Amino acid sequence: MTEQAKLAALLFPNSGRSIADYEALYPPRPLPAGAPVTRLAPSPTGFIHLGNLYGAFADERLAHQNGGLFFLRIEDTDEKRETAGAAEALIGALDYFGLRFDEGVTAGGETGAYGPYRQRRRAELYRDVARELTARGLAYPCFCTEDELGEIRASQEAAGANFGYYGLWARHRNLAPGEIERRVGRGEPFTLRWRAPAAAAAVTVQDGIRGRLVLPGNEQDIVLLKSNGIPTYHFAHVVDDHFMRTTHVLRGEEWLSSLPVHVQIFAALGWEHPFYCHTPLLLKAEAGGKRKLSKRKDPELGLDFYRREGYHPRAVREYLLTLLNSDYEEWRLGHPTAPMEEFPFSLARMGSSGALFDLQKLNDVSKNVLAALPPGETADFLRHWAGDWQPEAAAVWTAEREYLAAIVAIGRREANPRKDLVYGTQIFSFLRFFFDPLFTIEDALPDNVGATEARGLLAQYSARYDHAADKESWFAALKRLAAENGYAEKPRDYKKQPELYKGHVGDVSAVIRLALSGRKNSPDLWEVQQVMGEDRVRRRLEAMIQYVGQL
RNA sequence: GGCCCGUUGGUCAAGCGGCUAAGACAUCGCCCUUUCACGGCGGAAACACGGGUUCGAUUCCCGUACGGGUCACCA
Repeated sequence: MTEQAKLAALLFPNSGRSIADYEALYPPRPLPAGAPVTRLAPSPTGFIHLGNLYGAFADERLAHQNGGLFFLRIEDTDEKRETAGAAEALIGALDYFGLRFDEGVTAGGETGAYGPYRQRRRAELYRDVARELTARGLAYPCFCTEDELGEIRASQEAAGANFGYYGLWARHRNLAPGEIERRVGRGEPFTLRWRAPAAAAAVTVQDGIRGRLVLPGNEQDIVLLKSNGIPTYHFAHVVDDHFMRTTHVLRGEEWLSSLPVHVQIFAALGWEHPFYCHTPLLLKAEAGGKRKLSKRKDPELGLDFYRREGYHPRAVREYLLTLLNSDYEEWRLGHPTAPMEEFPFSLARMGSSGALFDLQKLNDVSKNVLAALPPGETADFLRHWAGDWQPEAAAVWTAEREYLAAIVAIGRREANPRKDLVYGTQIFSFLRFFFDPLFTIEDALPDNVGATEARGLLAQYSARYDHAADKESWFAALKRLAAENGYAEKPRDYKKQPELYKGHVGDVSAVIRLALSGRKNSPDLWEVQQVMGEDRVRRRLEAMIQYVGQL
C-alpha cells in the first residue's frame, strides 16, 4: 500500500464506491449527439433575482431548442446562508415565468436518474471521489485554523505576495504522514485541499460567449471539502456536472477567475469539462456609471418585484430575451404574432459586456405584449394578479368579471390597438374610475367652462342622451349641442376665430368626460359609455350635475 | 495591490479592414385628433484616449484611462 493510499484510508475510513462505480451508475445520457444538457444550480438563499431568471432562460432555451434537457440542482452546501423553503419559492417563481425543468429538484421532491439533486444529499459521492483523489496524491488534509489562515494572509500582505494557500505558503501541504496520523487521531478537524501543480501552465478555454480565453494556470490549493465534510462549490461543480452529464455550463462572469481551478480538476480526473459560457452581469445605471445590481438598493432586482407590480410573465420574458439576444427585437418585428419559443436563440449572439437593466424598456415591451394579448386573457391575468397582491382591485374586479373584460377590450380591436395597459398596479389606477366604489372626481373643469355653464351642458346632454346611438350619430349630436351653446364644432374654427366662440367641442366633451371618468383624459368617450352601460352613465351625469351645482 | 473580463448615442445594441456608423427605448418637433393612448413623419445624439500594423481602422496589436469581477472552510 502506498503512503497516499494509506492517507486516503486514514482520512476516509468507511470504504465506499469507486469513481468507476459511479461512472456505471451515471452513464452518459441517452440523447442524440450534440443535444445540450444544461442546468440551473442556485443556492437556496431565499432571494431570487433577475439574474437567476436571465441565466435560467438562456439555459432553458439552449436545451429545449436543441433537443436537450434542462435540470435543477440545488447547491445547498452552505448551511449558514440557507433559508427554509427557498427551493420551493424558486421553483414557483420560475414556473410563474414559464420556465420548466425536465429533471431535478421539484416542489415535492425530485425526479431523474442522475440524482440526488440537492448537494447535501450527495455527501457520499463527494467523499468517495475525494478519497480517490487523495489516494492518487491529488489532495491532502489541512489542519490550519481560521487564525492561522489569517496569519498567512497577514504575512503575505506584508511581503507583497499574492494571497492564498499555495506553494511555500501552504503549510500543511507536505506534512509528515506521522504528523497527519497523530492529528487525525486526536480528532483535529481538517479540510481537504487540492494539491495544485507547482508551476501550472496557462490554460486555453473556448468560451461560448467570449471566445478563446487564455488564463493563468491555477496554483492555489483550494479547499475541496470543508471540515464538515461538505464540498466547496469548486469541487461540487466538477463532480456534479460530470456525473450529471452536463454539457453546457452557463454562469455569471464572476466565475471566470476560478475557471482555471475547474479546468484543472477536470483534467486531473481525466474528465472532459463542459462547454463553459460566462454571461455578463446585469448592471444598474447610477450617477456617472454602471454598477452591479444590489439586493438592498434595487427592489426591481428581486423577481417578486415583477409579480407584485403585476408584470405579465410574457413581458418579462420578452424583455429578458431582448437582453439575451440582441436581434430578438428585429425578429419580433418580423414575426409579430409568433410565439417567442420559435425565436432561434443562439449563444454566439449573446453580448459579453454587462447590460443595464432598463425599466422603461420593460414597460414598452410590456405594453406591446398586453396589446397583443386577447382581452379576455388580459382580464384573467389581472384578476389573478389582484387576487395575490391587490385586494382592493380583486374585490371590484371579481365582482364584475365581464365588465372588466369589456373595459380591457376598449380600443384594442383595431389594427392599431391602444397601448396604455402596462402592468398591474398601473392598470389598477388607470381603470379605477370604471368601478363605482373607486370612482372620484380627480380633475377640474376646463378653464373656460364655469360651474353654471357646465351644469347647463350636462343637463342638456343628459336629457338628450341616447345610449343606442352609434358612434357617428352620437358625436354628431354632441357637436350640435356644442354649437347650440356657442362652442365651435371644430377646434380649427375656434383657433381661427376664438372671439366668436366660448370654446370648442373638445371643451364640451371634457365636461362629459369629467362626469364619466372624473378625469380630463380617458379612452374614447363613446366606447366608455357603451362599456359602462346606460344606467351607470345616467347616474354619473346626475351626480355631476349635483356636484357642479355645489361649486 | 495581483490576476481576469469589458468599453459604439442617455439606455439596449448592429457592425467583424473601406458604410452618409443600422434599429429599438427614452427625448424633442410636426402631423393625425373631441381628451388620452395608438399611428405617421422628422430632429438632436455615439465608435473612451494614445501609439502602432495597413493604401485604409469602430473593426487587428500594444499601452493608458475608466467600469466590473475575483483573490473565503460563500456560491
